[in-house]
Amino acid sequence: MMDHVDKILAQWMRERPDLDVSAMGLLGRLARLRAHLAREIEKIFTEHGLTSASFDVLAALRRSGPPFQLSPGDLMATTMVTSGTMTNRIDQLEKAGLVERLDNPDDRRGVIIGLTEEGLKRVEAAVTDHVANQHHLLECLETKDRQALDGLLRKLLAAFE
Amino acid sequence: MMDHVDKILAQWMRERPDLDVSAMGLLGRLARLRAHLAREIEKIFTEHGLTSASFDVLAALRRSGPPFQLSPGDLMATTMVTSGTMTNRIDQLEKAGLVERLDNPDDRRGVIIGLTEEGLKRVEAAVTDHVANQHHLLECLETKDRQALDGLLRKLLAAFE
DNA sequence: CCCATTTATCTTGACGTCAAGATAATTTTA
DNA sequence: TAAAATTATCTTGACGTCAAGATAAATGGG
Repeated sequence: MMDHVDKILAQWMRERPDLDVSAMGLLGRLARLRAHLAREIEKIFTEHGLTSASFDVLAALRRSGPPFQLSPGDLMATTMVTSGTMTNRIDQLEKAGLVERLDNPDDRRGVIIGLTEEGLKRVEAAVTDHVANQHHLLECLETKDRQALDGLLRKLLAAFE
Repeated sequence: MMDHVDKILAQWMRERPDLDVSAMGLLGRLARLRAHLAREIEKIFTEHGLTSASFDVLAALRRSGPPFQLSPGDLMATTMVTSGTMTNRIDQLEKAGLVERLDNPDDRRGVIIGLTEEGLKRVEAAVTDHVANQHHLLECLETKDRQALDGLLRKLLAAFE
């Protein structure tokens, strides 16, 4: 069965037969798949008045456990974004009343970001729906395939982190 | 071996043992991997004065074959972006002298985007380096693993397009 | 043949991200 | 302990993207 990426590869093979496009096929499918998945995942967050970006921050705080507090630096590390992006995300979440900036007693350069009561409620509801949606998105793969795919992704990811 | 995603899952299992996080693991690895790969890929384009966005457009034109012309609508379909985004990309590429807007003789609503001579030279050089880089990025996977991964991605992608 | 609908592209305004640099506090070095 | 280097966060300005709507041309039903 020929998919969209196969058509792209066929074009390249016709136009540039000197290129070995096998890697392009894999990486192209990974990129397209990610785009589709990201859009589907975003829908659930929208239902909770969140975005993937804001959920990432709230989720990192929630899963860190009580008292649901982390520094901006900690949050940057887990979310793979720059400091400017994290400042902006925190600003938005603070405006929305979902997190608060607290003084860091140990280091006056830094602050501590904490979930508010409303932020906690919001992320609890969102993560429950999000996890259910994630299973839905993968249900076209049998258990064995899912495990194999996860294993291969892990292997490849290990080369980068 | 425990990777970054495993640590996230372990946190969720501790905090929310009611959630089945197996799908989150796979999707999290996919997302992080994509982010790492996108950054590495971008580096090569930067060397050629391009971005992933501009390369996508030039590459679509190049692989369509002579005379290297497509409509904005065709380009939107292959690149998965909205019309506003495509207009902007074409504007930038036109300013850079890499593509040109030509009248569409069959439909006066539309235009035809064509590679300029400089655009063709640029994309030829970029794609050669890009393909080599793609192989480099996957070289930590043996052939068999690469094929297996590609097959699983294809299967999952089929559910979305 | 004409009007309503659809199609192709562009415009606008808002948002999220990043890179680079600024600021202020901590840590290290001499 | 004072100066230098490092660290944590925020600021700024530019860019790419999107959703929604505008414009203009093609198409189809009456």
